[in-house]
Amino acid sequence: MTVNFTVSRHLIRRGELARRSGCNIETIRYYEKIALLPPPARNEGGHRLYSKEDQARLRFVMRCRELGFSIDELRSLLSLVDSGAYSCGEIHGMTMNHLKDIRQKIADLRRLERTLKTIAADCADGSKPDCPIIDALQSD
Amino acid sequence: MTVNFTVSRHLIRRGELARRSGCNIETIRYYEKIALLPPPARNEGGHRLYSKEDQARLRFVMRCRELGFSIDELRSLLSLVDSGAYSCGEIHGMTMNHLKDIRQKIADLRRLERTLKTIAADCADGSKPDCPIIDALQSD
DNA sequence: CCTTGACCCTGTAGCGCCTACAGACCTTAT
DNA sequence: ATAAGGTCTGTAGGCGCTACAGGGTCAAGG
Repeated sequence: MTVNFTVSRHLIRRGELARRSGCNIETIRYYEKIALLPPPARNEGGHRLYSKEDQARLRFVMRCRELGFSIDELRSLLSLVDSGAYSCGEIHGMTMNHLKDIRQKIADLRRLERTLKTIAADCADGSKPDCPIIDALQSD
Repeated sequence: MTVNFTVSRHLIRRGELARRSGCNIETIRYYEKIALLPPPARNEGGHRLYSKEDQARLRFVMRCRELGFSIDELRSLLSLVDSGAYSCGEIHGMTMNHLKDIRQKIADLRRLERTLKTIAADCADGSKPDCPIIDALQSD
């Protein structure tokens, strides 16, 4: 009786990983290429086999991306985690830094919102001869 | 006595346009290529010559980009303006649409901000054994 | 055993929105 | 006349993926 280790050790292939994670199948290969994911095991035929840890790693990567971390920020986070000797403070610092960026983006968008609202309001009241939006956009 | 029409009619070259507008010189050529800007006049030697209208057009394009309009949205705005027969209502509608997108983005970023704040707060109080950010990022 | 169909492999090209380069030509000042 | 700087063109690179093409592998059915 032979035992299928690939099954008994819960190794899955790329398509299955894509399905389970919701990550595009090509993106998984891309993340491996840019070294966000380690090269996984392979079977005899050269097919990638992903372990539970690989799956957790991909989840981590995807989560960080969803949270708006750039690839570079993510790389830093990962290198801290991979070093094993990360301190909670370092991680916290990076997170707070990222939070600062996000708050900046929110502030920028709100300024934008106000500007658009203002020029649109001019337009809506219909009192102007030419379209005030066009005029507003022409001036610097 | 000869009159230099290129000077008397205020035509400027690409470098000067870049300097005055703050737009990258290569970007100006790119905008022409994707037809956001019309092909400008040329002098004998083939150098581009930009008129006052060209300068206003670039200002319009840059302003829209700053305000977060996508190239496609901008193209629609421009085709309305170029048709000559744009109605203020159409422009207003597109602006309001864009405003909606921006508000959506703001909402998304705020959710993100809350999430990050929450997982960072766990970390800051130092009461946890492992880094809670890492843990939080691992779980889906 | 062989075939079929689904999966996976690799390399490469495309997207949007620029930005930067190389190698040639033009313009302007000295 | 020459040098320095601006401009011309086409093309390639960057990000973060995504999507092919042309092949090899795997699992199930006949």
